[in-house]
Amino acid sequence: MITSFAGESKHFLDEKSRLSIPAKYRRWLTEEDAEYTFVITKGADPCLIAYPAVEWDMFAEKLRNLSQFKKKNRAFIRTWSRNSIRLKCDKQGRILMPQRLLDFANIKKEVAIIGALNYLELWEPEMLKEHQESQIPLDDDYFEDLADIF
Amino acid sequence: MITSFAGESKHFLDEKSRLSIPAKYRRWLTEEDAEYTFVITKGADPCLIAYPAVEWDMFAEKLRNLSQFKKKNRAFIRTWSRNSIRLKCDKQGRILMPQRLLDFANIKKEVAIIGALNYLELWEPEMLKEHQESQIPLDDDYFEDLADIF
DNA sequence: TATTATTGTGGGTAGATGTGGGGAGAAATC
DNA sequence: GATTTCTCCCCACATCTACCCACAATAATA
Repeated sequence: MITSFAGESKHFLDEKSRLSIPAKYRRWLTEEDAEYTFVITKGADPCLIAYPAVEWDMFAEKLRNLSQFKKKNRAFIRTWSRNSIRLKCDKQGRILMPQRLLDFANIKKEVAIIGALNYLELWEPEMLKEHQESQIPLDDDYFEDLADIF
Repeated sequence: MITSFAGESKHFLDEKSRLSIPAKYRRWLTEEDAEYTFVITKGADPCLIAYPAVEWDMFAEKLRNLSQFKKKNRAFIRTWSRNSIRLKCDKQGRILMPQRLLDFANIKKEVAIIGALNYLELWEPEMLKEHQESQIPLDDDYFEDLADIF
């Protein structure tokens, strides 16, 4: 049973590009994920996504069954996988962030960590603000559709 | 349990055409694949594919079931086999790349290594870029089909 | 408020990793 | 058999990673 991530907090990269993962999020990994491991990937929005490795592995396991004889499958796996990196927290609960990913999300020093159910979002605070402002507001139609599910 | 390959990193062939396989990928072989052995083959896309020897053997096992009486099967098996080479990493974790394969993927010096679940893709970076750009984007239909699986 | 425990931050350093190149022995060629 | 080419071991060394310890900041407890 995975407890859902929730909340938002602000953190800073140190001189060595290490990001400290809040203890409350780390704690949720211990049971299933022996080694405090996340898989970090580029988000569909201009942010980074951190999945508990277990979550990511479950999805990867399914993708593995896609036939490699289909071009589209290969393309999808390639795109999805090349942006994902498996990263382990050090003994102090920090993750060494690759520059390539930081650049994608435009993260310099400040990072907003958002718990979003079964993954974490990592935002450069200014980007997050802009993104939220430029967002088309959720309209009634959206919630009508939601109502079909709930 | 095989951990999935993921991520992308840039490497260079040295003067002796040796390619250093990132330690994180090598490590995933140790358990099952005693000797850091990969089978490298020409990809369906213009890149090289490196399978852990174990994975390749499993695939070969499936091919064995194809009927020899069909001309196309024989052709396929022949092509597949002759393009595959079993290669072991040296003590420093490098693989000596045959020129024939390098030429196929147009690799000169720079190599992008992409972890794609149960195999590695080796790309000449410029080829990769072109290939990704010329790719027909994955459309809604594709994801509709995927949704049937997941 | 004082005390203790937990968490976050900084930085030194040993060991792991990546890269280059010499050279012994194997394999191929003459 | 002699010569050349190739393969792969070894060593060297620069760089990177992740450990460790120290201590500040915060939260939890008495």
